[in-house]
Amino acid sequence: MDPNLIPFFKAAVSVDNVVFGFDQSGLKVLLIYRGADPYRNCWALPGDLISLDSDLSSSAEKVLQDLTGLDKVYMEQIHTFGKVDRHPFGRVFTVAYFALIKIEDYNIHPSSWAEEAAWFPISEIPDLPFDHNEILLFAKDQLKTKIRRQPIGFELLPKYFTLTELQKLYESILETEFDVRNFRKKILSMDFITDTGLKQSCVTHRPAKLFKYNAKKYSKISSSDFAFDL
Amino acid sequence: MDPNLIPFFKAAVSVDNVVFGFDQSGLKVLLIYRGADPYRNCWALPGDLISLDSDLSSSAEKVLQDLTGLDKVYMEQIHTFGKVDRHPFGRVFTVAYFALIKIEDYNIHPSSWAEEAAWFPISEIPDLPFDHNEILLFAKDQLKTKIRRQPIGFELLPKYFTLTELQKLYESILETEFDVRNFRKKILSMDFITDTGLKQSCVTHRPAKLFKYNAKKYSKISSSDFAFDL
DNA sequence: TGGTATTATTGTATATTTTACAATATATTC
DNA sequence: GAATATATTGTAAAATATACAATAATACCA
Repeated sequence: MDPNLIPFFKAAVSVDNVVFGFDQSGLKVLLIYRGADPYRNCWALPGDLISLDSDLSSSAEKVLQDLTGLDKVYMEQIHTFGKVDRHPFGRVFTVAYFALIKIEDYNIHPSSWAEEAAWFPISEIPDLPFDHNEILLFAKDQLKTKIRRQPIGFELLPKYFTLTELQKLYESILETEFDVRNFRKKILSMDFITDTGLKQSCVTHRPAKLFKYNAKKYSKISSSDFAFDL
Repeated sequence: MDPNLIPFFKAAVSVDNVVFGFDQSGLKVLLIYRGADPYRNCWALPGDLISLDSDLSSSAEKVLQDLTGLDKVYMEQIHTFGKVDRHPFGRVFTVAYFALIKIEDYNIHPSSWAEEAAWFPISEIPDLPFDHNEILLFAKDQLKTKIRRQPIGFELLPKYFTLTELQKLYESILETEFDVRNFRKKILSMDFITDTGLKQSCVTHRPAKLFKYNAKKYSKISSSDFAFDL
């Protein structure tokens, strides 16, 4: 393949990941402390330039893999950002992805381009370099839209979870509150979680039942039939 | 701005537009007959390589403007495609957009890269070069999702339209059929079309009332409140 | 062991929305 | 004015969403 067959202007292309996690304190985003110019020593979205021989989606997966050690993570492309001056060093298009990870599985593996990585509550994101704040907005919005239509919330929860945790998750993402009874009726009627028969332990109050996500049941349902309007 | 500040691999970036139109025979897509290699003399999506000084969205708009002469068209980014071998001449990322145009406004302006352009019914799209068939699938899917949540269908209709035309539009895009009475109740209850008091003329049967889209009313409603589930 | 603190769990009545279904109205043409 | 063609409209039943608070299960402590 002769790259010169395309005699036009070329640009660098990068991927940037918005990595969401969730714990009892709410929805969080994983940011890295940049160890390279530009914007060295700033908190930013984890991302990297794409190399010649990587597909787009593989590149996004690799960034996440390098950073978290996690594989087979739920990822989805959000949007591509291509303003002329979005990068101070030249023309760089960036393709943004969001990823949902189980925060308990995450182990810090700062990468070549990251000195450090940390979770930031979604409501306390600092000013980010490039157009990363805009990217984050897109990601939040897309997550909101998506979770109302598809059962992707489980990607953020441990294998076993309580209905209260699930409700808090939906409430954090959708930035609203639900009636406990109505939430449970709705989510149970959708028939993609199963009572494991297990219960919480080591809690100082009535232990909650533990549920698990039932992917098989869902896979029979067309995506347009699922909605979370409460 | 010194392009050499980014010493990494660079690639060409293009935009490809999926241009939708609608008339009484249904939903259509505008394809061009390629006048340049590769795939010269094939029907394909209209697109072009991005130049140094154009923002991403401006590039997509320019492709459409060159091709149709139309300005201020509803466009939305769909997805970016970046498989290593998607272009035979080298690494080319393409950012796909869809556009909704009023087919009656369209005038043929074949471009430097197009010898000819023509509307193809959505059900009769030929084999397309590159990954253009895949792009088209994404576009159809996104249009389907979008029209259920936002009143964008009007972008495909003339200023004045009948409820029957509107119903046919929704049916074409969603690939389903609605009950006449229920469709009308639903769409009228959403309160973004207005009866103009005018009627169809030159028809050989009872003339239908003409409606128009009422953008102002809609603009007060948050996008998540609108849904077209019938 | 019984009381307290804490969170989990559950049901029902009402309002709203969706669905299913067919007769009548208005124009043109002959 | 009869025939043809499409436009327009209502109602009852079913399903879904909403509003709302009392009881249950555990740990802890006195």
